Amino acid sequence: MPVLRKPPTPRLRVARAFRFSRRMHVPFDPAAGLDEVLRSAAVTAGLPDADGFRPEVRTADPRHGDFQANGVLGHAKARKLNPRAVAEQLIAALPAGIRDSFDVAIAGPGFINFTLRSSALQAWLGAYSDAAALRAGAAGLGREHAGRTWVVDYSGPNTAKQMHVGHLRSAVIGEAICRLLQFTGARVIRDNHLGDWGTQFGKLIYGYKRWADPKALAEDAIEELERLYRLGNDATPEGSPELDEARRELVKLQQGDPENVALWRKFSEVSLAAFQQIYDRLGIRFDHHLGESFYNDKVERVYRELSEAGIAEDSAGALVVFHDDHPRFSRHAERPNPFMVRKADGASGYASTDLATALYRSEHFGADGIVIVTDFRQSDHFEQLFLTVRRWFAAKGHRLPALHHVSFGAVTGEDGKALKTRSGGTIKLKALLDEAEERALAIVTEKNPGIPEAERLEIARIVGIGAVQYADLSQNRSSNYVFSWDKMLSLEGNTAPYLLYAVARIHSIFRKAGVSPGDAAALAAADAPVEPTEIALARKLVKFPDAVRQAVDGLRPHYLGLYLFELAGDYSSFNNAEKVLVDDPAVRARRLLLCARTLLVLETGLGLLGLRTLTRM
RNA sequence: GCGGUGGUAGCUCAGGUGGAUAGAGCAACGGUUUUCUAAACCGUCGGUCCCGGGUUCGAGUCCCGGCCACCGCGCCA
Repeated sequence: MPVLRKPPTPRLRVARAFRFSRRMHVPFDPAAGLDEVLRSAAVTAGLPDADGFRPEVRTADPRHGDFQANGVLGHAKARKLNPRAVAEQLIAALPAGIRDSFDVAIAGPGFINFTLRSSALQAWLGAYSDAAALRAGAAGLGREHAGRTWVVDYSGPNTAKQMHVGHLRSAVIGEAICRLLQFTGARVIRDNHLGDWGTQFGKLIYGYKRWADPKALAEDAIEELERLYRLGNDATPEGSPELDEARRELVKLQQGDPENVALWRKFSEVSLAAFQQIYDRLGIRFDHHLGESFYNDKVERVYRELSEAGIAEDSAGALVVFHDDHPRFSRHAERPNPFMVRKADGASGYASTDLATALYRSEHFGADGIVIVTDFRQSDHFEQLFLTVRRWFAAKGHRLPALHHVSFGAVTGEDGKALKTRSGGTIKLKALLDEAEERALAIVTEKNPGIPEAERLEIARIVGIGAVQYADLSQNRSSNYVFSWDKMLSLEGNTAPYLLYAVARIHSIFRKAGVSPGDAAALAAADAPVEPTEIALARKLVKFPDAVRQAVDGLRPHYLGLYLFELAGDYSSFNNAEKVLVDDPAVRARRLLLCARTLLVLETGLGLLGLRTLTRM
């Protein structure tokens, strides 16, 4: 950050800029009161069945206005009234104050359009002037998050293995969801549900005890553990005495044999250290790493309670749950697909630890909501899990949190098939992030060779990692996504570099002006937006709450990404059409204010998606 | 077989509880810089919203039937 020279500023003007916010509360979402106002107007106007009138206020296409009420059409048609006439009556009954904020018009067959007046835009810009104000405004946005506890379960790699490209989406989407929930006022607990227990440890211990190489372990522990697992796996074919030996190692581990437990602990520790290196690059820090092993001693209670409640039953020696009121999970289904709580050999599995995990999160964390971020192939499993949890918790009087499976599609190569290295191997996440930074560095160096190398490296880190994160977050998580270096690192289109570039350009203006973007005094002389691109930009800025609400309600970060892309586009148009640092102090302050708020919203929004931003690129 | 997800411009994708003339980006073509980062901006071209019915003032969106792709479906996680 360059040292900013602060010019002398006339103090008298400070109060003027915030005259709107001082006088009245400016709602964070400008549409907040419209629904209520329209429903009262329906009563005042004596509309037939006014109590049943639903205004259906929503964000409008900017060509029509900022918000529109669609409800008049349906209400009028159902009662054989003329929609336009009804709209006229409604508008006439609106309180006078509404026109201080909005221009109101009837359009088309009976839509009521509300367009924010320039003064109302200015009031919002005055009221939401820093990150704290945005955060305060956002608390309670969306449905029922404020003050509630949400456990978010994401990433969840298997220990003793490297993270690969398949682990990317859960980590990136999960972190964005955490930040969005927090921003809207929730208390978020980040829980990394590690795959740290299971039959693979028998084979790994078998391999470790025979072939472990201390030097390789010191250099790259995970790499070595993967090698030892492969050796162990190859040495223990089905039916061999070696496999029996590996199984004995597993039993010893499960029975608490000190040597094997110590080994297993070591595997977990080195794995976690390696994972954290990835998480650091992605800006992720978990509150807990409660993996499958943690629930080892908690599954007995699950068996007991489910059996007592008559929910689980014996089937071919296994303990299973059917949901007969559900066509697919009923015992009467053509191909019955029970939820396997305990296997016939008595071992616990995925289902039982997940059930124990749900109970722990409810009892220990007091979770009001649980979000589990895994790929779409596990949808059936989680549907069964949630069905089972609901019946179980109801029967036993456990407190039931809201349960969400946040699923996502596969990452594919440009050929539409699973992403692989050129030789057909799995792409390691570390290698992928390295390549992102290398590619970003090459681009920065080409575009801006004048920047010192240390700074170029930092820029490459932010742009490269951000590109990978944003490529994922900019798209609806439900669909598969095509991994393309060229697209994600392009400066054109809905990409991280495009957004980060807009941020960098705004910083550049403030550097040139010798003013800090947070310098309220410097922006005090600003009056309301005038030029078309100024107004368009301001109108987009006040839609930030709408974007956050959409993203958090749907647990779909791409709504926020899309908004930020459009905001950056409106900013670029403004930036291209109007010069900011003009001589006229009023115009200059007006445009600097727009720059400052665009910067604030872009930086806040990108931060919510888990991206870091920069001041120069 | 049952189920999930998807099918929207040449390509990659948005489209809220049904709402106005279905939108972006890329690609293609043309234009904009003595001016705060041209890594930008502006414009043009581009549509059987997979197909067929239905519901209604109004359907890309809801319902029914079908087609295609990927995926899941008892002891892996």
